[in-house]
Amino acid sequence: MPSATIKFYLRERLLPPGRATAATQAEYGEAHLRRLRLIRALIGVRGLTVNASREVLSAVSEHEADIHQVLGLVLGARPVDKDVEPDDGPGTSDVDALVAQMGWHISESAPARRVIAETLESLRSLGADCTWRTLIPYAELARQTAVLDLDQLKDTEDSVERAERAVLLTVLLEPALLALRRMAQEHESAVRHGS
Amino acid sequence: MPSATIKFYLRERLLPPGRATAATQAEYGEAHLRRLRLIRALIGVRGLTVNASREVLSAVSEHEADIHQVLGLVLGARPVDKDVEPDDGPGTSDVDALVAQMGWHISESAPARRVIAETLESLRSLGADCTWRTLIPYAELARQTAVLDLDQLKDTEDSVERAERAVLLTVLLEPALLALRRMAQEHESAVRHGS
DNA sequence: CACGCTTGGTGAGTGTCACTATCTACAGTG
DNA sequence: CACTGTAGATAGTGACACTCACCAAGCGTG
Repeated sequence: MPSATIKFYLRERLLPPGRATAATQAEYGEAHLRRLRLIRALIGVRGLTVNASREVLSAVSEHEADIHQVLGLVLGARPVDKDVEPDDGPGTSDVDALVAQMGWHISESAPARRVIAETLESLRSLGADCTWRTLIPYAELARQTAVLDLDQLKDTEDSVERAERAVLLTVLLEPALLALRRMAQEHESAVRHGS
Repeated sequence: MPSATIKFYLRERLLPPGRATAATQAEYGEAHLRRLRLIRALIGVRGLTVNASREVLSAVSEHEADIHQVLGLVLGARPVDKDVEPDDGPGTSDVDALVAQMGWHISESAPARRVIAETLESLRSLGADCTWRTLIPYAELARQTAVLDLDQLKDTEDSVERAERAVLLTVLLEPALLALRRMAQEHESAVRHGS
């Protein structure tokens, strides 16, 4: 990794400054290396913006103990931060129905709500007869995935490590899950259509 | 949508030109409107680049009949098209093992392979003891999701509509699935850690 | 038929974003 | 006391998705 990039991360406050031993010398430790790798993962593997990454990282640093709180902050981090005011756009009621049907308790301000609503709206405007009921089986699979996710966190003792692992599981695993789905689609499509 | 944007899509060959009735007049039909909404969905809802969207769209247009082929082309479309040569990076063998374990037949050149390998590599470099076995339950859930996906395509007769629907399901549903997972995580986390 | 308004098409510009090249000042080394 | 190398800061780069401005050529109205 070029040093200029590290300087950039320092300037953007993604990476905490090292202990300055002199005017042109600073000391960095193992924590900085781990942080650097985490940053690369958030920005490079997942497509988070610098701002979103900073929020996630500071959430990890400041609320190491409370996983639930860290998760809440992480879950609010969106790769593309459209500065859209929280207007109740179309499709919001569908999301409410879906959430209610699943028996979930989801924060009113969760960005995920808007994503679902937007997707449903897009699908409908394209002529697909897609209601919130269509998503129910998907939501059930998502629930099972989330159970897997949180099970991974159980056997971690250290709070710092646990917070970091929470970030990894929620954020970093996302592209991998989509990749798995695509591979499964390729296989399933091959099975059904011959070839 | 501003007309300049439509002109831009025309120039970028995302939108086919209308039937020119005169030098300064062209006729657009319902198909153009559907195409426009599809473009907005691919670029806006999903984060595809213009180039990736063009490939997806031309795949839909040219191979309307063969869903499997359309799916193959769609599945190859990545939002960020890193111009990485197909070198067998680290972690490739893990992906092979995972694919074999699932009994899948996946093209050697599938970008999804690289995504999985990169994610595993990132997770390991961060200290998570994450092997391909960790992903097996996730892969099983991905398989069930893919079954759902392809079931949605069964009851569509028209080949154009079916190709479009395939695109919608594979590409457009991705952010929604991630959003569902995040909501499920929020719920599950609240249940376990007592909100 | 003249006149203003609109449209298709095109080249150049904008804003954002993740870097990256370069410069200055200075610390440590031989 | 040159020489190497780092910290920190400023400004620039390239990619990307638009967006603006313009021009020639219609179109509709009087």
